[in-house]
Amino acid sequence: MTATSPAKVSQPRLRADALRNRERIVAAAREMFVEHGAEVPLDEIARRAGVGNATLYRHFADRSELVHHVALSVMDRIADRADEARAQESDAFQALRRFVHQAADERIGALCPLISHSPDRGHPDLMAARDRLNASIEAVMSDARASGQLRTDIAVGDLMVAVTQLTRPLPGLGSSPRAHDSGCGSVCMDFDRFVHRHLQLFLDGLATPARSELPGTAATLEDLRPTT
Amino acid sequence: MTATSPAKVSQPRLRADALRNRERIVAAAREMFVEHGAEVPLDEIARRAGVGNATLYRHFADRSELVHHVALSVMDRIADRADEARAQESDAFQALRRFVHQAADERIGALCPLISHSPDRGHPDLMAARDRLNASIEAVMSDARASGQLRTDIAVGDLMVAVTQLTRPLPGLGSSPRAHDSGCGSVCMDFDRFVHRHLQLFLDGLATPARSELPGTAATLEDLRPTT
Amino acid sequence: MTATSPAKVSQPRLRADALRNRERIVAAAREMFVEHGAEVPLDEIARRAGVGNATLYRHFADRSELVHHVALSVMDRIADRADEARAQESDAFQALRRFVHQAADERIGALCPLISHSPDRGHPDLMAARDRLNASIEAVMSDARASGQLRTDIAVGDLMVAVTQLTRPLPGLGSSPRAHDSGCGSVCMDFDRFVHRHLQLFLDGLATPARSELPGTAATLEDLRPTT
Amino acid sequence: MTATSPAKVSQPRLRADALRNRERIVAAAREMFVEHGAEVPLDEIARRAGVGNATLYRHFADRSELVHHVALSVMDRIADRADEARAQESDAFQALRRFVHQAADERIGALCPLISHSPDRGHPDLMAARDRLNASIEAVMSDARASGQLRTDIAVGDLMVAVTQLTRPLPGLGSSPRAHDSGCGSVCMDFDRFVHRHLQLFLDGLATPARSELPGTAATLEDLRPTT
DNA sequence: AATGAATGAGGGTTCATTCAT
DNA sequence: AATGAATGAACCCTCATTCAT
Repeated sequence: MTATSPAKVSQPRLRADALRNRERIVAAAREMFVEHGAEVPLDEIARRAGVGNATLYRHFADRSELVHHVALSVMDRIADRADEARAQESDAFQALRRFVHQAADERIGALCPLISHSPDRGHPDLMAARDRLNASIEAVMSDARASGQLRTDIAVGDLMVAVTQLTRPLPGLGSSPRAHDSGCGSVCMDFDRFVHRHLQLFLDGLATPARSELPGTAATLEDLRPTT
Repeated sequence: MTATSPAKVSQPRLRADALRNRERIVAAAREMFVEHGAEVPLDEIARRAGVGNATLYRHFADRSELVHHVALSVMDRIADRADEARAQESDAFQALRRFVHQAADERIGALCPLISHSPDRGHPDLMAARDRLNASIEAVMSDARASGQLRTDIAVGDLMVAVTQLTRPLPGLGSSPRAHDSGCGSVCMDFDRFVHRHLQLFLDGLATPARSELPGTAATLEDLRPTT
Repeated sequence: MTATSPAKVSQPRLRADALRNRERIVAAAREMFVEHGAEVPLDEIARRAGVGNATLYRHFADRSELVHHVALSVMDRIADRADEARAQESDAFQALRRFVHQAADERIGALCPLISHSPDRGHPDLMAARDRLNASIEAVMSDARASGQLRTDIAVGDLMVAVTQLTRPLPGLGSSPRAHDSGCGSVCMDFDRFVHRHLQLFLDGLATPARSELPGTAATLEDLRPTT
Repeated sequence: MTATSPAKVSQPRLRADALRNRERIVAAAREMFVEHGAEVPLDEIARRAGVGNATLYRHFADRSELVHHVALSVMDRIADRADEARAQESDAFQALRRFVHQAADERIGALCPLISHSPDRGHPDLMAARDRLNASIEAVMSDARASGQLRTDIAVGDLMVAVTQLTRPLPGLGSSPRAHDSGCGSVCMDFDRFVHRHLQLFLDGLATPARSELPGTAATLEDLRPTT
């Protein structure tokens, strides 16, 4: 079900431990980006991954390359969720609902700064991942549209951007690097509950019959590139 | 209509030119925060305002104090929009729609990092501005609820957080932090049209009859403080 | 008894309030130098004097000029103490003891950084004040030497430098700028008592018969200029 | 004889070059503190040590940490001098004289601003170094007292503070903070000769029989802490 | 391959000094 | 004459990135 292998195939062989390091770095980076924002010092990421900082640089030449790979990883996992939802839910709109809430739990919101920051938009790997993601989500939406439950004036880009925005971490929440304490606990939890409320409301707005006319035009993920 | 005067009165007299500088700094900061995020170098803000960096520090002792005042300014302007919408629209839900779109145009999304970053939450000025904002929005929502067009399971906090998130600038759009050009050009426009689409969809989800049950509980602006 | 007038005569007439400001500034500066060291911000001195910062600059073109005048003031007061001690004590060595302890109470220790920092050593005013001070102290020492109680291998420069050093404020004591509180109280008191102990011991070392041979040669205040 | 090793052992292993850098930084800092006071720009210290500024910060997180280590180093060297003097001089008071003059040559005077500025007074390392220093000096003084040559109304604290004060560098001598030359040339030499004269006089005051009664009470090094 | 260490460029903030009212 | 305001240079410290072991 996971489609991570094709991308990796192009890499030169890695020693087993090197590969493990690489994955620990990406995982650590994803967590740090979600918890502390896209500006976390790379040294902190290396520390969290349990490797020296130079090891991080051996794998990823600079910050944007790391971001690039985290973005790949997140997109892949989200596409997986879309595929799962479509396979496992009988009701088409319910599959859409499930996917959206799960995408939030995959911290899709953290993707936003990643994608935006990346100078490599247009990189083949990213485009491939984006296309796979686009296809997986389009399938879910298509089913829902076909079942007559999803309004027809929106496209994948609309959904992804809105969901990404609604699930972005509020900066300053999450424990700040300096505050070793404390109490973000309940706030974060509350924030998550908040997020799912908002997603639910947004999903309600997607259902038929459409209750308003939308300005602008429906956008696919391709449209999200700068040059459009 | 604007309630800005009382706050200003309490300040010790400022010379005319100093006051003009102060306001130019706040205006420049709001623009820079919106375009480049809450991390923009203060020196850039000073340059944009046309003053030396130390002048900025004379007016605002540190970054958080500047953020604090920008937040006050934005909250006040948004409350003004709410009051206007309520006064000028005959249909209650239409007033809500108008307010939400205008809040987006006031760049309410830029508030998010500002509010979150501020170490002064709980500061009397901020609480006062928040309370005024809360009251103004609550009036709009209350009307809509009374007219039977707004679902009853959401509160001011739900609306504000969702709208804030949906209108947050995508980091890296607009000019990149390093590129001083600022010509965000067509992407921004596109992004703005995107935003209004999403707001429209979200508003559709707020209308009656409710199409789903919401997780969590309705939240007011007060609930958005850490200690709750 | 005070010999301050001659120096001031050369100044152009000052309005009464301007003169009062000038003196308040010098007094504030002396206190701040003693309490917080020679590096205190000039704005703080102006504040303590109850004037605007620019007023300070109208009177003293830059930091070193202020230091210059504080030094004059301190030297004058200390010379006054020497004259008094000589006039009022019958025993010559006792006059020396009295003078040394009173010089400490006049915060002669604060002079050290002042004199050293001043780029104007060699300025006529300073040389005049120094010469007067030298003469007043030499008179006290001369008496003590004549009475056979003071060893003959030391000169004014030895006494002044040693006393200055022994009474210098310990940096970091006194209330630090940030610590608005607090408890330097007893420490400072203790430090003062310390100082008088050390002065006493040093004075004991000055008495006849000499208990050791001194390295180097006796120095007058003139010898303390850089070029010697 | 030196007791520096135990402290070093507790550090995590350092690479040979890193250790060399660390020591060069401490040495450069000691020299700069002595010559230009405790306020010298850290960047200058780094330059003098021949390393980049960030290297200094890698080893010492901030100014006070550097000060802390310089203080440790100086205290240790001075304790060494005390031990040596006691071991090598047959006459007890002569050992005291020798120690005092050598402490001056170790620039003990530079310690004063260091110790005072340190926010870490009470830090275990500093207390340990202080205790060792205290014990070494007490041994010297004890011998002298036992031989009947040292007055009995003074303690270690008296000696250390007085000697520190008498040997403090005159700020502005040596090169001025701005002048990078450093050629303190003849003035310093003169100043050094001065210092040894004063120390000699002070030592004469310490000898028996006591020539005066001292105000205050004898103080140990422990008494020099703020809370006493 | 992996790592600790080194580095320079940049941002935040303070302060001596000058300017405009 | 007196003042509040403005300014730029300097300093402390951080962090992305490169180097040497």
